Amino acid sequence: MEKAYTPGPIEARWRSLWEEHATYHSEPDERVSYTLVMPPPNVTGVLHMGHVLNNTIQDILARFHRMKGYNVCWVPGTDHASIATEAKVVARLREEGLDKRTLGRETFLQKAWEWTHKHGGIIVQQLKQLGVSADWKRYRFTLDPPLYRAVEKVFVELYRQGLIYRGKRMIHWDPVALTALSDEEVLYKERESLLCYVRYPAENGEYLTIATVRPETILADVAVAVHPSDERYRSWIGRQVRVPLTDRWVPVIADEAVDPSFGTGCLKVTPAHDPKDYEIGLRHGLPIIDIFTPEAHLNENAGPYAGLSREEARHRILADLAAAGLLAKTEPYTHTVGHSERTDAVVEPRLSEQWFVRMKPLAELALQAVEKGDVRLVPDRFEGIYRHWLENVRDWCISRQLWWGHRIPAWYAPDGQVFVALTAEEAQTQALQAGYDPSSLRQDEDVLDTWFSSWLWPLSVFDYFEAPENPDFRYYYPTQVLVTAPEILFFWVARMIMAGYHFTGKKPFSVVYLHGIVRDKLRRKMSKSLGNSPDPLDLIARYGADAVRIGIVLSAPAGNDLLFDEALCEQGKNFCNKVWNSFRLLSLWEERSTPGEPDPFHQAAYRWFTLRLRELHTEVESLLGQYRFYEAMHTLYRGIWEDFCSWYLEALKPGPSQPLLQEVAAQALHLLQLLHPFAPFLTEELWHVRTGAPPEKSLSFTSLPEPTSLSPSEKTYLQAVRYIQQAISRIRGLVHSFSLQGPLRLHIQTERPERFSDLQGWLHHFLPLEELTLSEKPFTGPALRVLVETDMYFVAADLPETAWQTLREKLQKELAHVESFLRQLEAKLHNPQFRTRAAPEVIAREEKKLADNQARRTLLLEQLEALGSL
RNA sequence: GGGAACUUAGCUCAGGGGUUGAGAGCGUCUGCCUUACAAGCAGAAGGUCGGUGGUUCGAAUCCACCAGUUCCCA
Repeated sequence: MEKAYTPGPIEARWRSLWEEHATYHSEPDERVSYTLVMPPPNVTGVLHMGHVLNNTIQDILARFHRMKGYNVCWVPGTDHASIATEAKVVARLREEGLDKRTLGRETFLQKAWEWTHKHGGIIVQQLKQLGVSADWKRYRFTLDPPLYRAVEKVFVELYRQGLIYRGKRMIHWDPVALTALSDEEVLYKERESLLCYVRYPAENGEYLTIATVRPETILADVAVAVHPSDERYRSWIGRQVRVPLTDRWVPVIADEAVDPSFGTGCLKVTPAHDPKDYEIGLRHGLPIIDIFTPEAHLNENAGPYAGLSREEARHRILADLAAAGLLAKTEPYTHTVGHSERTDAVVEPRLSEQWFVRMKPLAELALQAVEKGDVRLVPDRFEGIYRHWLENVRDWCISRQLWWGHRIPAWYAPDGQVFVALTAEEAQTQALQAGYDPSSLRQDEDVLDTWFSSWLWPLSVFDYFEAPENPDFRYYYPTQVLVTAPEILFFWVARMIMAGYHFTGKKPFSVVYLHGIVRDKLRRKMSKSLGNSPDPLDLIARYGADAVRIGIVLSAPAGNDLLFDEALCEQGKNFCNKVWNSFRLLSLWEERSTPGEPDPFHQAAYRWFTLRLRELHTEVESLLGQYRFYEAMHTLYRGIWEDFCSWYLEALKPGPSQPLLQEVAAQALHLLQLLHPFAPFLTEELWHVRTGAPPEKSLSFTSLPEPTSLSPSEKTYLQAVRYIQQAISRIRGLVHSFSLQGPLRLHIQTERPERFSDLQGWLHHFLPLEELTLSEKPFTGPALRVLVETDMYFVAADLPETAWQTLREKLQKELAHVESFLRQLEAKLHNPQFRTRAAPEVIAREEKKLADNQARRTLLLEQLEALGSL
């Protein structure tokens, strides 16, 4: 074995072996299934730290459950990411001087597929670098024919059930991508803006002043509204005012929706460009004047301002208002403005004909699933957020004015009559029956929201819509755990739950584990523009995939956002090297060992580590069961580094030409199993090196038995060894700080000397002792001392007076601390209220503390007395 | 504007829903190339558990308010 662990070649070898043998492919069998569906990354995306976190967690679950005997199936895939991919392709074409519209749909889609084939699959290769044990034979893409058909079938079915409808509504419009967006695709950001107070003239030289942040929409005003109970404006209701910069006179109306405390209490009503105003317009039968083009430039309704952008128009109009004496004042104003999630353009509320999913009936199912506990959110604080969203859910706008995606299976007759069907032929038949000329039908040009395919993911990857009773679906569905980020709880998770219950009557998964967002160590979100996002492949190349996995897990305490620091990869790498070297040590021992009976102390150490290993195993399984990945990794880290390496392997030294304790090898393999979910490459390699198992037999499929919990006496024994180890550490500390020379004379003052018969070996092994005595009496003579629990360890020492003086002061301080603590305990125990009200076991514990500390005080006093005589 | 959290060592965080004397990793400092590992070994220092009140025999832990930070939704 190499002196240092070199992850590069070893990981490469296992990657190709796992691939070659399709190691992680699953087929239904008699075992219980454990299914995960991978949140599909964008097909043309590249791996970022969020993917690393997300997939590492899933891989830990997958590998752990394989060892627990489940038939684990982890389905990977990619998403066509309609708007994101189309935007990239459009930008790419623009560089070539080409325009989407002039190319036409067919050619554009051809270009988009070329792009997808060129860049698609990069992320899949990157995931393999990370060591994810997905079932690559089951890889799916959301535009694969079966998944495409699933989307069409679902659309038609929901339409027939009345859950999908077409309607003219106020939607969020992305003026860059030129498409409608769902509510969830809009991000609100704070912006510094101007609140403009504009005068609307009335007759007699009077005017109403209105505060607005969007003066450019004045041209689309059709009314001014005030609150019906607002005394200031009561007399205005029913009068007319002139829209500034125009000749239009509009009514002053009263509506409850007006907030009298905002601005002047008067609201300009612009039904075409504000959702609230649209509602007011409907209530009052107001006309609608749309002044924007799809690109959010002003159109012919804006008269002289036509052709200007929103921003240009705003400046011009403000200037013109000021010139006309109609601008009372402006003041700085901070408010939130909706931006497109994908293009970052400021979205424009727009009245438009779109397809919607009726959410209320579906939301009801999804709400119940979580309330009843059929689907559990981890951490559970997300349940409140989830409930709030579902209770206030609005209909889902699913049509997008894009070409890359699932084309809406709806056909229109020239008069606008719609026929929804799976195929053009079916639509034509329907049209014929309805008395239309079938040849006049035209298919809807739009595609569906990406999430309209994603919400079917746990169903469609198992071909549920192709064949609902197929064996894969029956075996693998429902899945167990969905691992994802809270930011897509509404986009995706809630909708998958809806789809699962609506179409199959069953939940799509039992647990949703929501992990945080990866930030840098300064708590900033990772982004390309900040340049603070490390390239995972670069990290893997420099530290190894296992180290990166350990690094990301170690930066992720449950639930919260995690601060990623590359130093953690370094820590992971060092840990891998430590493990590697511990196995290397075993090999060296085996080479040099001679046959025979192992040392009795080795036997004692073995008994100890057997218990410690059982305890460690129990802890790790319990933590994984609670989805506490950081704690599980951390526990293993310390268990392996400190207990296994620093205490156990050191206890078994010196190895050369001594009989070797054979059982240590089996214990080391047990540790490999526990570590395997976190560091698959390293552990796979070491497992095969030690066991000689053939390459196609992955450690992943070895059986990890149920850990057995420790009996009280076993726990006591572990604790006793911990005390001995603590004593050893502290004596080493004395040796270090007082520069003690040569072999030590150690005396232990204890009330239970018999307890040490099995433990003395530790002291002899780890300390250079020339003499060890045990007694209930203190050591007489100059000595340094260490107090552990209630045993005093004396280390004989010949030191200058200054050193003793330092020691006296330390002892005095400790004595003062013990005495103050004793006073607290005594006060508590003498308090009749405490004695009557506290639980008996609490009283007993406090009494034990009292006794322990009284003993400590005695020991300290004796020691001080001895020092005083020096 | 509505909602959810968070505040414990220099940094990142455990813990606790009433009772074990303040924990971990990293970082820092000290001494060591001890023949598995310097990607290492052995030690050490470091905190009135955000503030104020309340409930209680007892509060870092429960409650209220305050201050600060973050996130989600409109």
